[in-house]
Amino acid sequence: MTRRPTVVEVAQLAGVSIASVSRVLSGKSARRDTEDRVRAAASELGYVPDATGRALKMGSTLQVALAVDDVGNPVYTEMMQGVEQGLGGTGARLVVSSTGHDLDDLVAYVRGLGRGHADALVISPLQRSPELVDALVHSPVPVVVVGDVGEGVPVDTVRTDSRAGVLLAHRHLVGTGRSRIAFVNGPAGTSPGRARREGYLEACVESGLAPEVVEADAFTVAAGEDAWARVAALSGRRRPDAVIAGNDLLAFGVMRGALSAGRRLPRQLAVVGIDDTQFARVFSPSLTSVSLGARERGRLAAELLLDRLASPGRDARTVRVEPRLEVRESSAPVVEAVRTPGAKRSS
Amino acid sequence: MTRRPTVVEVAQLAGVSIASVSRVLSGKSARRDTEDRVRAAASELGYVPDATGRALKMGSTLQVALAVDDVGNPVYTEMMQGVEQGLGGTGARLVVSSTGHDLDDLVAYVRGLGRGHADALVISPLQRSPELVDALVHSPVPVVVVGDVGEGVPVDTVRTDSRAGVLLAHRHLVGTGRSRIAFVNGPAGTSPGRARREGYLEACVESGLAPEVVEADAFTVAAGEDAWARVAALSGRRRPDAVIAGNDLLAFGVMRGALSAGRRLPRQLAVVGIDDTQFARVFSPSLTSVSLGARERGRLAAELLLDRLASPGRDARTVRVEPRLEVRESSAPVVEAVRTPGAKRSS
DNA sequence: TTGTAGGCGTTATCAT
DNA sequence: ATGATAACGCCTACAA
Repeated sequence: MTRRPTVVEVAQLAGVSIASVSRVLSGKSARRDTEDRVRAAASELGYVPDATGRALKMGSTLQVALAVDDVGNPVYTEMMQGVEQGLGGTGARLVVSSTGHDLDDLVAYVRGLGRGHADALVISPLQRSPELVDALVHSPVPVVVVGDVGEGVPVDTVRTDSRAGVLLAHRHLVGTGRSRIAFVNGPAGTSPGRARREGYLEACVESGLAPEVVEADAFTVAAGEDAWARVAALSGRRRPDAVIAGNDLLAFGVMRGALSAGRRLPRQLAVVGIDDTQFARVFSPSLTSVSLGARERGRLAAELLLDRLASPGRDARTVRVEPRLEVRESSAPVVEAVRTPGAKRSS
Repeated sequence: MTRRPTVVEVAQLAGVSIASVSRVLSGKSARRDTEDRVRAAASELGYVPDATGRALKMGSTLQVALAVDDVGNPVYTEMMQGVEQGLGGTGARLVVSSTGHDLDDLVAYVRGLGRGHADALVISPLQRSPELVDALVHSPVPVVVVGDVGEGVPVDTVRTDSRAGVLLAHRHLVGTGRSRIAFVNGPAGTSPGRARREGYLEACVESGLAPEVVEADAFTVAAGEDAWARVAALSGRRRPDAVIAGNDLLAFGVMRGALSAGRRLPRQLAVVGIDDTQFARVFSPSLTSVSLGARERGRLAAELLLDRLASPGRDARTVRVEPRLEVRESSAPVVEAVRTPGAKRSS
């Protein structure tokens, strides 16, 4: 809680001008003698250049803003770690906003970014509106969108294909003997919600299975648990023997609900999540999940950003991360029970 | 990516002086006419005051730095949410640093905070050194420590009593019939590691049970899984029938390891975690855990901070959050199966 | 090599 | 009520 010294005081103590102080401290050449005295004075006073003054002069804050929907979702902390990693040694600080679900707030946030507290923005919006897209395109600072901002919008983007991700999951389940595969989607009003729904419906057509979609009202564990109740209530002769969930949190909720209801996992019910968050492998049974490379997308976003800052004029670019299915215990193949000799038996 | 307008341009367009612009926009009284023209000009140009310019003038950045060990640990994202909540409507932004384990880096970070990119610092260090304490005490900005910074150090602090937390856990396990309770601690070189170890040893004295400590080399799931192997290798006639873990991540690792090894949870092994992170209730079996009120501690830290900013001169203050045991499935009581009337048998 | 001086965008003081 | 101007702390032409 001590007041901080400025260049002026360092200069006085060293007996030189403030220009010399600044020069020495930013590594420009100076006479040996001056350099020594400046360094001595600076370290005696504990001088550290003020970030604000420098930012004002240089027009850059050394800060990157990161806006995600919900920091409580591990997929976003993983993305955040990716961004940090991608920013690497640039010394940039990360200003994190958990923007929540309100689209207007998000737009206001992006506009307010004009306030210049960050040199750039990495944003991963769950929803988009024309206003948001407009705000992103006209942002005063470079923007990288992780997610879906629409085709042809001139903004750097890191995309993945969660539609294809759901296809992977569905094929895997069909291939391992599941025949009634329900889909617990997140809110259909979100971009991932729409894309994943599409993938599911496409997979149903491909496989000839009847689509059964339950829509959760958020991408959370609680919403997943709630959705499970509706899956369990689906009518029909046979119960659903598999669930694809819109993300890992929903999948955890479904598993929790199913286990509480006495279902055997994975024997009676297979579950597949999306995002492959760090807890997927830890859960019991461990959760088969479609990795969308959150950490890698974060890293790529940071790289795109650094590249953009280096060449502001270049055209917008889109990089893609392919979904990858991580098979674990929660989707173990159906084993056929033996009745007659020659067949296999379930344990 | 458009350049941002400044007060000067707004003033020109409105036909007034920059002083009037600033006045109107900060809500001071002005002639109706001037006010209208300024507002019109500002909104036409899409003017938003520059955060850096304002920060330089006002000497405050409207930013709060948050330094935690590992954002990948849900306990810290919960703390972060608490800080956000406690900051409430102040409009302060959160600059997050995942400082990692290196103590020197942490000290450098606190010193570097002198660079003035934040008005205050909330820090939750895993370890402390004299250098760190010194840096915190002499920090140029107000500091709130969430955790243990030592007695009598003049820094605002939010504490909890994880020693007592472990006692709660141990008594609970003893009370529900467990008789060989091992402790999987995090690194003993950390403050929580030391405090929790102490609590465990104290509980062993209290209960008369022999202490058995396995030290994991980090507070992570992987380290917990690894530690499980060492618990399983403990010699003795009976196996350990309970494990207290240094935090939830370690507990998850232990559960994972134990389940993979074929142990029945909670029948053959009870597990209790610490932190009560959001996934504790989701895991299967759900994890009994000692809540240390991470979110509340974050909120309290923010409040302490706001209070300190309001009255910089006041004495350092310490607020406490009491640990609370959340009993769940992973520590279900030992059930005694009946063989012969009156006799007991463990199942 | 060094010092002087101007300006980044803002707010606030002090005249008017 | 309003306008001119100084100042916040820094960097960097430009001049010496």
